[in-house]
Amino acid sequence: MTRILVVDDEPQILRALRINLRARRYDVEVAADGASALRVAAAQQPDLVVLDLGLPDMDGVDVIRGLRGWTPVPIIVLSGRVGSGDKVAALDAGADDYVTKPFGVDELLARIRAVTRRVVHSDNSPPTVRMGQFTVDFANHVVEADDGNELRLTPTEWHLLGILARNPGKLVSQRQLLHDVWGPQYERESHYLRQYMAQLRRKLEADPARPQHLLTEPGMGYRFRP
Amino acid sequence: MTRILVVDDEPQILRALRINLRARRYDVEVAADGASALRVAAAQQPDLVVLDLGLPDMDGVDVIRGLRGWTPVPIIVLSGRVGSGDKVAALDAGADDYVTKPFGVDELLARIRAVTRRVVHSDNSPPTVRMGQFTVDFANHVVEADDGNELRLTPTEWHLLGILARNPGKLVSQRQLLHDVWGPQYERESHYLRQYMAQLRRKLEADPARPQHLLTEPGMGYRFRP
DNA sequence: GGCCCGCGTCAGGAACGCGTCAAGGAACCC
DNA sequence: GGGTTCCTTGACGCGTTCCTGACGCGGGCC
Repeated sequence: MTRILVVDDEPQILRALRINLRARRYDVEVAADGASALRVAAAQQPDLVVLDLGLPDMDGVDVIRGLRGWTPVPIIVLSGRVGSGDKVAALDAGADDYVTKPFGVDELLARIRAVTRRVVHSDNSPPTVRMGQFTVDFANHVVEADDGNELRLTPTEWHLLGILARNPGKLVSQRQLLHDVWGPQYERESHYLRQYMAQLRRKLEADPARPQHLLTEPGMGYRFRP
Repeated sequence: MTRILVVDDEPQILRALRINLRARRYDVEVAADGASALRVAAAQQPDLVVLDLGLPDMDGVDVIRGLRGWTPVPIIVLSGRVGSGDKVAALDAGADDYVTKPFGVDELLARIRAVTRRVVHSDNSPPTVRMGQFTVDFANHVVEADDGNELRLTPTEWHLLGILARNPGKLVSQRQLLHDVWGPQYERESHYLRQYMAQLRRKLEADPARPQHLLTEPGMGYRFRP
């Protein structure tokens, strides 16, 4: 199902779009200001963003730039401003389309179809996981920071992180981790786990001493929280 | 250079667009009716079509369908009709954007940039790949430097580079490379890989010791970065 | 309060993988 | 048959990764 993030500070527009989009079988997330738009986009990984330029806290163009810093997600801009300068600025910042208010819902839906049609055909969505400022792509074995830098993991680190990430939110026992990564005869070498979990935290956690994603369950195992 | 086909039956609009687009370093082809538009598109293979819906010989939506029958080329529609039904029909027929007359040239140029930007990003597996100062053409098995000189690759080098280039950005395991190039019984002869990757880097990388495109992932495999 | 266990951290040495140079041998062209 | 190109194979230095041991800390238990 296509997930759409709608960003608008006017409750009635938000409500109208949500109802209309849900009726068309879209999965709808909403945000009422720029900061939460960026936060929800990072957490929910929408397939499309419908963005009102007139937000209370940020300039809409800055929201576009904030998104474009790390994601190619299609962006359709809604705006009451009809000036050509606004359109050019938004489109050149990375927006895919620009619709001026008042707009017809039919037209917006058609533009949503036009944009998603092109992206779906071209983009093969890899199974990717967000961890703080990092995007971990297990299919391509790439860890990319939001600033564009790449982070390198060793084969053992990939193996360990992969098992945890494939069980998001679930507790994975030490025995199972040791068995899967090192082999059956290493099931009591919990030292290995401590060693490599520390390495992963150093590389991926903002504060390795207070991990937000790679959690320890004392006496039991480890847990990955997305 | 980006080639744009402009389709319009009004000579002054055609003229204005041609001048403006040429000034922006676009390669411009023109057509004054639907039939010639389809003919020129087939002959010239434009990277973008700007299409006026009000043509003398055909309905504009049929021109869109005629193009979409065989090419995914981006289409930006110009139209004097502001009705929502026309927009929806054109977009659902396969148009990427819809601009109502009168329009600002700046806005149209920004929309052209927005559409071409996305298509270039999404272009999948071209038969030719850029690597530093070289252009690698896999269809014809030719490597040409920017200064016009040609570079020769051996069959094994073509085979190896081809597999990597068909998976841009993706990590390809040593096993898979060895299996595909040398055969199943060579999956552990990683020495071959080191040997041939070094040869490819000597030929294609500006600084073979610091490769920019043919990257090693220690313990895992190799990766081609365009 | 003292003890023990589990966890996190640091530091060293061993082992492995990678890049490079070099040379022998096979296939092909003239 | 001579020469060239290409593939295969060997040996070596170096950096990284992995393994291993030691230590400090905190919580639970007696």
